[in-house]
Amino acid sequence: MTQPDFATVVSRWFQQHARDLPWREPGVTPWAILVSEVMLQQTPVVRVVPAWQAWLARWPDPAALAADTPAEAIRMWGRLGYPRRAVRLRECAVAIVDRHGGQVPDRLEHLLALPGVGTYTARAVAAFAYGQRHPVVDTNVRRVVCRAVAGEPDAGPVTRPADLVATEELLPTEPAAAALASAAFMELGAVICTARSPRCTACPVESICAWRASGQEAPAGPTRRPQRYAGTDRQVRGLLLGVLRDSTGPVPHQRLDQVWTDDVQRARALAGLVQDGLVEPAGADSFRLVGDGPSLPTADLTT
DNA sequence: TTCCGGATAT
DNA sequence: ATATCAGGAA
Repeated sequence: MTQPDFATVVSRWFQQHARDLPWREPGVTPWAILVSEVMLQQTPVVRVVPAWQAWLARWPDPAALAADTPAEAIRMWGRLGYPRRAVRLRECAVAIVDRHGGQVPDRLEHLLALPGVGTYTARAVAAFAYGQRHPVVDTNVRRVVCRAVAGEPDAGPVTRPADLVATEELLPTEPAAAALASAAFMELGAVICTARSPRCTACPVESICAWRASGQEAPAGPTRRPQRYAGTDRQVRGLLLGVLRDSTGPVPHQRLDQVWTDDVQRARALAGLVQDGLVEPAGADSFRLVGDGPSLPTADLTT
């Protein structure tokens, strides 16, 4: 609490300029907030909004998702990217039903133990769904705190323990105020203190920003190593999964062979999808999304 | 550390 | 063309 003014100023700005995002509306359940946080992992807000609404219309609580198949979760995920999130989110729903009676847990320790829930997401749910006081540090908050407080040109690619400490010291004592401040920090990084073209003239803390005071206006280079896509296994995985997603039930491997000419890379990509729990063999010559149809009874293997 | 999607803005 | 985007897991 070395700089309570910082959180106060940003929170006040947030209350006047916050984007009207659906998961911020009153009455949104912890489950809906958890779904939003998982979808928002490495995915821009504008792409998440429609997917979030459709997902919750179909599975309004963890039990509903847990009762459906991984295949349907993968289909509903659509083209959000990183489809393993869809499988993990369903596994998360199963764990919530099994361990917590179908209610999203409110303890950090229990949240962290859920599939697909890491340091950021656990703290985000604890703060935004349950109003607890935790530093919630995503890429936006890292950048904001690094710039405005430390005066450094930019943050690193991952959240370090020091980032949590630095952010925690900015939070108000009152839990509700701390949760509000966390949302405000994220919003500031997303809308004003952006990675490439920060809008410092519109920033509510311009006058107390260490980064501005040091005269560093130009953003630094990439904070994350460049991720190529064209020609990588990831592109091939996406193509394969696209065919399976748009089909019903098993797909003959001949159809999958058409998405990529390199046999070795295509086979490696398909094996990866199987390894990751997204795809499974169906009979001798076909593959399908996991759980997309009746599974073969193990007893039949004796015939 | 590396891998894991895919749309969008610059 | 490429950096970015409310990260997580092996």
